[in-house]
Amino acid sequence: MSTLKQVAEKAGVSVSVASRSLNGHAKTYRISDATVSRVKEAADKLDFRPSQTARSLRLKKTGLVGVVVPDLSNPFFASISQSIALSAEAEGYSVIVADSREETEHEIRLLQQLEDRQVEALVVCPVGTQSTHLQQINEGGTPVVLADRTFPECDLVQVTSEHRAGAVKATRLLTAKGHRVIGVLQGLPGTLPNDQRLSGHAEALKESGVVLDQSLIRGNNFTEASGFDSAKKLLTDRPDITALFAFSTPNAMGALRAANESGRHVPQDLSIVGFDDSPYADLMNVPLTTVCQDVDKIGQIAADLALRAVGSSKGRKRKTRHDVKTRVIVRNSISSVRDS
Amino acid sequence: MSTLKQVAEKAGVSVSVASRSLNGHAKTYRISDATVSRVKEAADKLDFRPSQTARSLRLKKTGLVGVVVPDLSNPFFASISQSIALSAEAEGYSVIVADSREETEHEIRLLQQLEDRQVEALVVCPVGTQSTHLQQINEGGTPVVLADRTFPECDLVQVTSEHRAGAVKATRLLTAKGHRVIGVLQGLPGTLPNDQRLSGHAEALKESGVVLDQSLIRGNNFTEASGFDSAKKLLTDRPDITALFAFSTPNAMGALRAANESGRHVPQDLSIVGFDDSPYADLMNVPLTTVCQDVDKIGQIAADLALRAVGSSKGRKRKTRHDVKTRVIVRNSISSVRDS
DNA sequence: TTGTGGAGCACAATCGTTTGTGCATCGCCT
DNA sequence: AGGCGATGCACAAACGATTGTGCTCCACAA
Repeated sequence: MSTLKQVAEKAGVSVSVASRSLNGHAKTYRISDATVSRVKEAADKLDFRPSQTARSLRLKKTGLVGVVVPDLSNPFFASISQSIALSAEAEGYSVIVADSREETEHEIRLLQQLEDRQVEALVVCPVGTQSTHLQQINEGGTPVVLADRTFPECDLVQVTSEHRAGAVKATRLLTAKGHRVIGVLQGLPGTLPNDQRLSGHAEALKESGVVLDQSLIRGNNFTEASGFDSAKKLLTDRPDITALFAFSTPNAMGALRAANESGRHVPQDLSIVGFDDSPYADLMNVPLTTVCQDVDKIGQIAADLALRAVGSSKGRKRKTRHDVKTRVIVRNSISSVRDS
Repeated sequence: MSTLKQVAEKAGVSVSVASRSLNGHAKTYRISDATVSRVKEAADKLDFRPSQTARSLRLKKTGLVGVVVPDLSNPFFASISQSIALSAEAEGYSVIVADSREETEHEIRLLQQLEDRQVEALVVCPVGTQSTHLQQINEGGTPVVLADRTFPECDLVQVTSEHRAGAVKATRLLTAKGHRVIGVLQGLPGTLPNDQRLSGHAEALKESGVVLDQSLIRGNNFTEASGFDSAKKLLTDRPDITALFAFSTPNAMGALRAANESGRHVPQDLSIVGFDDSPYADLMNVPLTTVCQDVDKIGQIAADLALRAVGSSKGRKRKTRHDVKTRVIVRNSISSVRDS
C-alpha cells in the first residue's frame, strides 16, 4: 500500500499539495492544474488509496455503522441486516454486524466494542426490556436507532411495524371465521411489539364481543422453544381452543410442532396465524397465514434515520417513531370453526 | 470520550507513562506502583477507553475482518456469517459484513472498500467463477479465505463441504429406490461445489450402471429462479424423469413450485433431494430430503483460518483445503419408483 | 570527591491523513 | 522604484494512540 507521502515525493510536491490535489481542493488552495495532474498521475501509478484508518482519525469520521441483532440466523434479522447493509453501502458506509445471541450482557459488550470503534451510528434490535444502556450511548453522541423491538418509554428514534394494526387484522381474520377461544403465543412481554400486538388482539376481540381471557395468553419469548412449550401446555389446558395467534415465526413453528405432536390437524382442528413472514412459508406443510412485516423497509428506514442522525446535534433528536405498514398474507392455515 | 492525554494530565504524568501503565508495561519501563495506580484511578474516573482508530493507525492492526456473501437474506449465508461473527468476536475482532448481491462487480467494489479499511483478513463466499481479484488481494498481504464457493485452480485457503461425498450419498439414496432417470438442477457451473457435486452424482450413477445423460443436467445458478425454470423445462422435455437432485435449497424450492404447477405430487410422482438444509425444512409441504452442510463448522473454520493467517508471512500459506463433512437428512420427499 | 548504575519518568517520533498559515515569487499599478 | 495583490506552494500542527531513547535524581562504592 502506498502512502500519500510517496505520491507526493513521486510528484515532487509536498504532502499537503498532494492531499488537496486529490481531494478536489485545488482551486480553493490555488494549486496549478499542471501540479494537480502530476499528482493524479503519480497516485494512479502507485495505485494510491488513502488509508481509511488515518482519515478516520483525522476527520473523526469512521464511515462505520454498527448493527446489533439478537440472532443473525433468523431470516427476519438477516433480512433487516441485509437491508441496512445495502442502504449503508450505497452511501459509502460499511456496517459491522454483531450478534447478541439474545443475551443482554453480550449486547452490552458488543455495544461497547462498537462505541470504541467509533461507529457513527447504531441500529439495534435490542434484547430484553431495558434501554438505559442504549440511551446512554445515544446521549454520548452516537445516534442509536431501535429497530423492530422498541420500547414504549424511550426517547430513542425507533422504527418498527404497525403491530397494533397488524394484530387487529389477524385477529379479525379469526373472529370472522367464528373463532372465540383463541390462544396467544406471545413474545417477550414488556417489549413494544409484543404489547402492541396484545393490545390489537384485545381490541379486535372486543369488536366481536369476546372478552379477553388472560389465561389464554402464554409464552415469554420470540423463540421457537417458547412457542412450542406454550402451545403444548395451552392445547392440553384448554382443549376448547380453536385457534392460535403466534407472535413470531419461530413461535408459529413451535406451535406447528406442538400441534403435530398433539395430533391436531391444521387447519381442520386448529387454525394458526403468525407474525413475520419467512422464506418459503408458502411451501410449508401448513402454508402459514401471517401478518407480514416489511423487513426491507424497516431496514432502509433504520439505516436512513441512523445516517441522517450522524452529525446532528448530540442525539438531541426528538423522539420519533416510524411505523411501517403490515399486510396480511392469507394462506391455508385457518378455517372456519366447525359446528359442534 | 476522554483521551489518554486527559488521563495523563489528571494523573499528573506524561502520556507515555499513562499508556504504559494501562497496558501492563509498568515493570518493563520502571514505573512505580504508586504512579500506576494513580493513572488507573484517573482512567476509571474519566471512563477512559482507548480510541480503536488511533491504535489501529499506530499498530497497523484494525481488529476487523471482512465477510462478503452473495445474499445475506439466504439463511445459508446468514448462518455462515453468524458463525464467523461469533468466532471472531470471541477473539476480539469485529466483522464487517458486506452483501455482494450476487454481482461480481459489486463484490469487487466491496472488497476494495474492505481493503481500504485495512481489514486484517477476509472471508469470502465468492460470486462467479473468477478468482484473480481475490488472489491479488491475498498477495497484497490481506489473507483471503474462501468459504462454500471455492475454485478448483486457486491458491487460496478454502473451506467447503465434502460436496462429492455428499452428492454420492444423495444419488445413492435415489438409485437404491430404483430411480434411473434423474434430473439434476445444478448451480453455477465452474464453481467447485457444483462441479464436485456433479462428479459425485456421476460416480454414484456409474455404480448402479447408469450412464450419465448430459441432457438431464440443467440450471446455471444456485437461485430459486434457476431451479424453477430448469425444473419446469425438464419436466416437460423429459416426462420419464422420476427424480430431481437440486444443488441448493433455493433450487429445490424452485423445483417444488415447478412440480406443483405441473401437477406432480412429491414424492409419489416425483422424488426430490436437495443440498443445504434450511430452517423449518422439516415442516415443509414436502419435508425435503437433503444433504446437510455444517454451516456452523464452515464458519468457524473459516474464521479460524482467517485469524490464524493474520500476521503470517504475506499470504505465503500453502494451498490448503478444508472439507467439512456432510450428512444426509432423510425426510419424506423421495419414494420408490412405481412399477409401470 | 567523583564516578557508576539504576529507578522513575518525560520527550519526541511515528502511524497516514487533513488543513490553517506562512513564505516566496511575479506581475501590475502608481 | 516601491507597494500590493495574486499565485503557487511548503511547513507544521493536529487526530490519539504506542514506543525508543534521553534526562534527572539519588544512592552507594571507590
